[in-house]
Amino acid sequence: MQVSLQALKAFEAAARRGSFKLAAEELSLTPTAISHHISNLESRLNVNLFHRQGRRISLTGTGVRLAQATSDGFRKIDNALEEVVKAGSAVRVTTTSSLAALLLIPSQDEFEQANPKISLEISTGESIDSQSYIIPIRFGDSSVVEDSDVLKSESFNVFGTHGMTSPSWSKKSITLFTTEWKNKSLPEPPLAAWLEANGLEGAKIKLKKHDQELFGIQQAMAENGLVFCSTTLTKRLEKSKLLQQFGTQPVKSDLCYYVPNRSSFETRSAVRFLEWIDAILNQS
Amino acid sequence: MQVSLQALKAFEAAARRGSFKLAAEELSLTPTAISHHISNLESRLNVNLFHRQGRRISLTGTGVRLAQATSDGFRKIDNALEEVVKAGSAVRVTTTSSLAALLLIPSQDEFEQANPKISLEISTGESIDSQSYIIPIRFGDSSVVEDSDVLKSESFNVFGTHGMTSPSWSKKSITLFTTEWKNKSLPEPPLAAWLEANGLEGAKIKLKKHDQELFGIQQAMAENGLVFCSTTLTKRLEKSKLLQQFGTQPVKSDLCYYVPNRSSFETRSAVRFLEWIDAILNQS
DNA sequence: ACTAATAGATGATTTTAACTCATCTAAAGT
DNA sequence: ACTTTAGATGAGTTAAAATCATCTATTAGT
Repeated sequence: MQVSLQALKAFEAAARRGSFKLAAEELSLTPTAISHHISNLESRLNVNLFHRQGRRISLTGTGVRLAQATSDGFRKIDNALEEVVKAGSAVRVTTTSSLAALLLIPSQDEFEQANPKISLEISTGESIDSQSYIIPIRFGDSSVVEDSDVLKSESFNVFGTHGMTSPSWSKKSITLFTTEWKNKSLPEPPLAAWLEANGLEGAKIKLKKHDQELFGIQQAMAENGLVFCSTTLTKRLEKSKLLQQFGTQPVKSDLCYYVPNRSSFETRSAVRFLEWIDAILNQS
Repeated sequence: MQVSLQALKAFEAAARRGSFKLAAEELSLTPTAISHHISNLESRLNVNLFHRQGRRISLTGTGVRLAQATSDGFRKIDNALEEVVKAGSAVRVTTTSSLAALLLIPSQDEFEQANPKISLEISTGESIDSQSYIIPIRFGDSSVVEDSDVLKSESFNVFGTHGMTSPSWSKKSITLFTTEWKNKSLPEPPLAAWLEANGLEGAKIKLKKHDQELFGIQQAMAENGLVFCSTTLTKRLEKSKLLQQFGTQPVKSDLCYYVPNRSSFETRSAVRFLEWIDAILNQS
């Protein structure tokens, strides 16, 4: 190689800052190092890059041209590096409010403890800019999702606050929170199938619907009520004895959590995260 | 600094060539060095840049993005460097046919001997592309040229081939080659002043005009004739005993050789060349 | 005008990072 | 199965890069 890249980097900084001293500070070096680099560069290229007016320096015409190109070139490289560093040091996940609030956010700290080099960023709602390195965990119809993309197929059951007495389905009318998706193309929660599986076809049930499972779960907890929802969302709340179920059979649904194009997320941190969330969702 | 530029350079080559071995050849390194660089890069950035399929490698998504940016960035820098190297290793000069043929080209070898790192390129006529690093040596009117740009003010005299007998101005009609510039805005050769200075106002002279001094000089040499021309162009020919003058007084003209914007040519090689040509033109 | 302070240049020395060598592994061709 | 090839790994070597000490020229302050 003709000239060293570090010398060019030193030159670029000195040209941009107009001073060896400032360049040295920027690069965490001594001014001497900058001086050596630049005189080395000048003698190798056989051109003067700076005019020396005693303790003041200014770029020569050639220096200006070279500075222009090196600045552009290094900037391009630095920007790309920054992106890569981001991709390597953080996982960005976007998902439904329900999964975020009830599972992802409560587990966030645990993930970061286990993976100190990776920071986990969770967002919900419309992802601002669908950058390639944001992992979307979507909630959708199993039948239209690639098998390999599925994280967890959803089962549904009825839950109530911990410690409440088992509901008497046959005696009186019971209020049950459930969900009606805003997106009508999604399969509905399998309430009919659940009633059948638990021999409760005749129960008097008053349904109260929200458009997100999270709201039903929260309201059930607030009002000591009952909620028909996915077992994934309640797992943590059950464990921490905030919710319980009453010996009823869960039923499978056609709904699932999935990551579109899962295999395209191949950074180390993304792979670690996907393995981790997979384990969390599918632990017994 | 987060990552080393040499590692990035190694990565860029490996990504572009698709092989550590080929990258190593390109950079005159061993494949081991490339391997070290890339694994260093990967662990610093905490991402995988290549998929390893045994002895075959292929870029990851992140690798592709980084390779794109580093390639662009380094290419930009390399191109600029190449320009600078050119500017440092060669001087390009463009000038009149006469000065080129009678002085510059004959002295070219001498310059390159004295400055082994610099190659001298001489061209005449319309410069193809007026790139900033081509030095034009122009022939023009002293009165409209910046003093600091002037290389040599021209004096004129009459010359003939070496060994010919001194012309007898008074006795018979004498043929004299002289020049009529194509560019009418240039001052004419100071023939009248010369005749007066040498007390030859009455001489019978038949003028033959060319539009370049070179042609008159060459024809005078070919035909054992006389030429009225600038002393700069004949200096070499006098020295090598091809031309001589006959004790007449040279006269100053308003013509000069000059380099427009002389101080803007500041590369070492340009400065060396200008010092050298200045010395040649103004040596006693 | 005369210090004092500042920016950079220069040369010798030290430190660090880059490179190679020797060895090993896995895949692909024969 | 054997050979060849590409790359990985770890230890050792080398060369480049950084620093330190010293020096010079310029600018700022009194």
